[in-house]
Amino acid sequence: MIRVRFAPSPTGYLHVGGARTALFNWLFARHAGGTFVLRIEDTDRERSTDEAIEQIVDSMRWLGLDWDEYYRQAERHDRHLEAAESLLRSGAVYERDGAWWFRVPEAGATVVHDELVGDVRFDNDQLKDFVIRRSDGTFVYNFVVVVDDVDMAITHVIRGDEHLNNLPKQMRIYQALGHPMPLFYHLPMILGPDRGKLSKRHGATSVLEYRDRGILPEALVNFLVRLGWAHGDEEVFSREDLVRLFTLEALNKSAAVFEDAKLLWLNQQHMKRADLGALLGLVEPLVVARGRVPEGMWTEGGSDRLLAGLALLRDRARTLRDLAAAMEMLFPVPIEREDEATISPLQGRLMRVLADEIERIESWGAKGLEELFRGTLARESATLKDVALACRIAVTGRKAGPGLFEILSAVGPAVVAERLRAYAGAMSA
RNA sequence: GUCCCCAUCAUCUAGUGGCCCAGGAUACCGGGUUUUCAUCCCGGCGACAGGGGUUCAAAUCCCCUUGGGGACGCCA
Repeated sequence: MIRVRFAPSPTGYLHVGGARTALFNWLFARHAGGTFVLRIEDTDRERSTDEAIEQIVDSMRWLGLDWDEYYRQAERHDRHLEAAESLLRSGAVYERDGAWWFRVPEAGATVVHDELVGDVRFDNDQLKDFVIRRSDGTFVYNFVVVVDDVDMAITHVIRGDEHLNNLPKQMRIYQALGHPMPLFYHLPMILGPDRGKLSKRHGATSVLEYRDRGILPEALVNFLVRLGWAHGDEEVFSREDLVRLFTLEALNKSAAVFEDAKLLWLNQQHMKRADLGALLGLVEPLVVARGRVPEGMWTEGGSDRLLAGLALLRDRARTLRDLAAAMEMLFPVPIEREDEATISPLQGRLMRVLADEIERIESWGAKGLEELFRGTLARESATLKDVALACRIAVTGRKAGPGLFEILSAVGPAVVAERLRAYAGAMSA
């Protein structure tokens, strides 16, 4: 039975590097039908906070990484003490200055095995004796991580590269405790665009910031999994695809640079593939949060019309936030105008005539609208080119967007007529 | 400084000795589709860090150099 764990220390938010580690563990567990454990490593009482735990949990939930078991390391103190005492009795550990020290022989070497890297040799003179229990009675990471992994019957430890140097110490503890070791996979780091440590000066590093920017969790998951994992030439994966295809053998062992360009592209791909109804549910709070569209108006909006508008607008957005901004045009409210146009007297007259015709139209729809426009303009000896851009800007506030008749159809006759008249009046030269 | 890890286009990567004068994706540039924009389609640009070996044959194996990253706590 496969058992893996993600063991963050709650000293800050969950960053994208940690999220990828969690993701690989989760995917491996779900692929193999194993168990995924979330273990909060809060033995550093000074730096651990409840807010951080909450943020980590929120981040994991948002990403859709559900866990089967949950532990707080600080609550396992008795068990750690028990294990440490056994080592004290066996002589593997001794006390000095109130702290408990683990004994490491000065000669020879410790060879550890990583499934990705292979055998790695450390000379013992590098290791030296180390503390497992502080003089205040609390235990140190390198010790509790081993005791917990043993107790929780962890079979595969998938964690960040920075822990590879800890493995020889941990291996000696496993041996002193008399337990076989799990398999280890040390993941290469995620770097910033300057190939240095990924940090805030490169942009967002927190998972929740990506949520707030309007990134879909499945897009972030897709992006993160590709940092160190690939499946042939495929790029876009659903969560189900990943669970089905993920294997540890396909893991890469070199560090990857985190650049958002591809994340934005993946976000668009996932928005294009999303269920329209579900996507509508996701943008609703974002539209309301912008302040122009009151909450009640959303439900009266007519969901078919909104779905039609959403279908047109989503291909033109890279984030949920962009999409929410565009969705405003579908409601009878003053819209944000990104582009303006001056309206000639001829255009103004044509727009008013069109507005009148639109209020009288019998069958509303893109097709009917096109006939109406072409018919009306022909009678006025004008062409679509004369008014298309002006009408687009009047109704949508933008000079670029979906097909004119499609988007007008989604906005609805009353609002279209009103915006046409208002804009023709306001912007007349 | 010592120890450890890593090294294919700007970026993510495919590639596990011959199928590779290296394939895909993003970004960028051009073209097509579109009244516009986006999507979509087509094309272009662009890499095996360097040097030695091993081999009939090396991006793939070995060594060195260089470069990048990480660890050296009574932090995790």
